Amino acid sequence: MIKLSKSEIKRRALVDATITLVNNSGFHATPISKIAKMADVSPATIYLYFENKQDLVNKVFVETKQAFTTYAFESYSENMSVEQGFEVIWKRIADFKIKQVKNAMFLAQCDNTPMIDEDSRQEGVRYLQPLVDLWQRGKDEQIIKPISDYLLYAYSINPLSFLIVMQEQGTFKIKENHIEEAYQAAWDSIKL
Amino acid sequence: MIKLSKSEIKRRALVDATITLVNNSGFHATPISKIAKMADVSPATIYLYFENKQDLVNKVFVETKQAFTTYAFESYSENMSVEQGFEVIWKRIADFKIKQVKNAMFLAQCDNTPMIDEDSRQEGVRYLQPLVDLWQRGKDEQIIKPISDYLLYAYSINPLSFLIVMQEQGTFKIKENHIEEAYQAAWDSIKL
Amino acid sequence: MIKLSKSEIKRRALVDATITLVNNSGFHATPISKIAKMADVSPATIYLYFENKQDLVNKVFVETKQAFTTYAFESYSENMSVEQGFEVIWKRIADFKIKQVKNAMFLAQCDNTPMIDEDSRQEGVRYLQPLVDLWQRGKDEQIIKPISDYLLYAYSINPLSFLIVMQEQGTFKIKENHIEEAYQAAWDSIKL
Amino acid sequence: MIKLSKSEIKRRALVDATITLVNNSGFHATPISKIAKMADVSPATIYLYFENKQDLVNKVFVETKQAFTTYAFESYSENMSVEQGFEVIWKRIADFKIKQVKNAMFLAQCDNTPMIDEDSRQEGVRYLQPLVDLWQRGKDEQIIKPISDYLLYAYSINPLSFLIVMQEQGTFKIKENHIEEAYQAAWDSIKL
DNA sequence: CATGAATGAGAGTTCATTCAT
DNA sequence: CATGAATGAACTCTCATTCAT
Repeated sequence: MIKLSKSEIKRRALVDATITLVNNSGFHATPISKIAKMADVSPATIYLYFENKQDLVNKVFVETKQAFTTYAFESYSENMSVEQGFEVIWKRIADFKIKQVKNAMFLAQCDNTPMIDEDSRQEGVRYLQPLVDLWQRGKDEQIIKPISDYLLYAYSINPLSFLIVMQEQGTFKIKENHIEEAYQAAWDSIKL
Repeated sequence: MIKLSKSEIKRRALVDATITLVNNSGFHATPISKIAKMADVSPATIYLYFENKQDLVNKVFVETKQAFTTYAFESYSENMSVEQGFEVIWKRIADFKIKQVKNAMFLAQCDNTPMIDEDSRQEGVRYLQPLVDLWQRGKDEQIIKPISDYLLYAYSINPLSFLIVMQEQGTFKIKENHIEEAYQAAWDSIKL
Repeated sequence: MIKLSKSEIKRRALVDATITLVNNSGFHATPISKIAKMADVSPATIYLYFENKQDLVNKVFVETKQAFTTYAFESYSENMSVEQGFEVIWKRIADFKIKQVKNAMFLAQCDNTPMIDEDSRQEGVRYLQPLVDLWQRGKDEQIIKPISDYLLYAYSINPLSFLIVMQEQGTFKIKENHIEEAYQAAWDSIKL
Repeated sequence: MIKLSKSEIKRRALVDATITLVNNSGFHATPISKIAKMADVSPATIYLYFENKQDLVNKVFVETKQAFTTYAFESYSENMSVEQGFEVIWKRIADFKIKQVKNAMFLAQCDNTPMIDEDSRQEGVRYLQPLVDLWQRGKDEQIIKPISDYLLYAYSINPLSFLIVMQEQGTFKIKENHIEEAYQAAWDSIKL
């Protein structure tokens, strides 16, 4: 167990509060004062850790995206077959979104609103490279449809975000069997 | 050609300005005063047409959603086969999203952020009933996978929103062939 | 008697409050909220009349400088002899500084601190042109020393500001005879 | 060469930083944190040397004023004739203002704004006593006009401050001949 | 002596909303 | 119906000062 410095504890509390509150109300409807209160620090303290509100949310986004992709690719190895590799990655992504709903919700909102700076968004995209590489291999081996990565992503990965958002809105409850069904739909949509 | 009353012209200008500005900056970063300026009325006038800012955006959402679904189901008839019906609806939806990007973007943002009241969101969902009915028929006829409508929507319809958002962010350009490829992916993901 | 619009009354109250408070505490030590309170308006109202705090003080400076120079040159005509012209202008300036102490103090502070934008400062300088022209005439006629206008100003005009500041600090009381003595000193310092 | 204690070095760095920064931006626009950074100490350290920000600037003023007057009267002796004595003092003052512009600018700003406490200001004035004594002698000997010391100061000494401020604002460049011309103007304005 | 971290108080500014006209 | 003018409340952010180390 790593011992966190006091500083690091405060920073994490801030990141956590930001995610929670932005999830509930959106970026612009979340005042710095609320974030401070939830993290149990003075508003002024936030400015010791981040340049300003925009910088705060940018950094929270990039760090969360990094944690997400690290998690996603952890069990994956380039030795795996395309199908096996895709399944391993997909299941880890699903796992992350179900177990770390808060983080997943936050990332979804970042992807769909103009609240993150272009630079940070770009950085977030780069972390997905291994998946893009796998797809290329799949196309070469004629296992995956020869279509744009954006289409592959839209159909095989992004739907998970939609399902999580639905679940958080309370209109849909994701159960065990849904995961398998979703995986099938995902794979069916992109396999040749 | 329907002649619009002066009142109706102003109201439409307000709705239009709201969509444009919320698309560009998000709901909370869009001041009433800007909406008023763009619609060429006084801020005070907005309160003659809408109760307050939240009411304005709720109404804009519901009306846009209604226009969207009306468009989506216009060429569809219940006589059609399941596959044909799905294709007709899907293509109209795609058509709407490409031709009325502004409206589509606005709906996407509403779906993915906490900016719309729950009641209005619910109302928006109801308009999709014909599609849900079609899917039920498809399941009965063992043409469509016997899985939750939310999964069917997540995989066959929602990806279009993602692609439009990507296009608006400037990271992806939707071309003619993408539509057909997207339709194939959509259908592959839900067909039995 | 000119009837002022409500708007103009408020604007003048703001200008007045600004001068009073900046005189007492300096620009940066004078919060917008205090200016608003003294002018009996909401802080937000200030932003209907001025772009921001800097714009407010710039405009107050330029307008006050303009009033000052208008007053200074009112009795002067280019027909006058150099000596007579200088005396007329000098006495009007002295008159302004004594009768409109508040405005004079404000101008003095603006001249000696970096609180006014360069552009506005430049504009203020331009209003003094008639005096500069008079000096040129005086140099041509060998009545006034052939030295830089800055020196002429420093010795014949600026000392008045110093005396006013001293008086306001309570260390010196300007009496009738001082004016005449000061005029003599001023004229002695620049006449050939 | 006097060896300065570590303490004294730090104190001087603080005084120096204060002068530089207040010159550039004014007292209230200069944060303690910036002064600390420029002096290469922690903000907290300032409070070991000075009671608070106001005390800091007061002390800097008094010490600078003292240094100024010490310099001014260094070559002067009471044996000198009035005219010679005045010239000696005047030239030293001019010398100080030109060679130690930073200090001179700081003193000028202190004289013209409400940033220094009344007590400290009074103390600053006292240091000028030798000049006042000289003038008294000059009046007795009927060499200098029998007018208030404030007038004498306003016309013979203060204009130098104005010229330095103009130079620092970049609108005027003081050259060698200007000094002699200025001295003439100064003497002409007060001599009988 | 010296400090980095922390903060309460208050700065300038914006904005949804109201109201006299 | 429509408005321009006005504002209270709330926003982001800064800063003089303190205090545990």
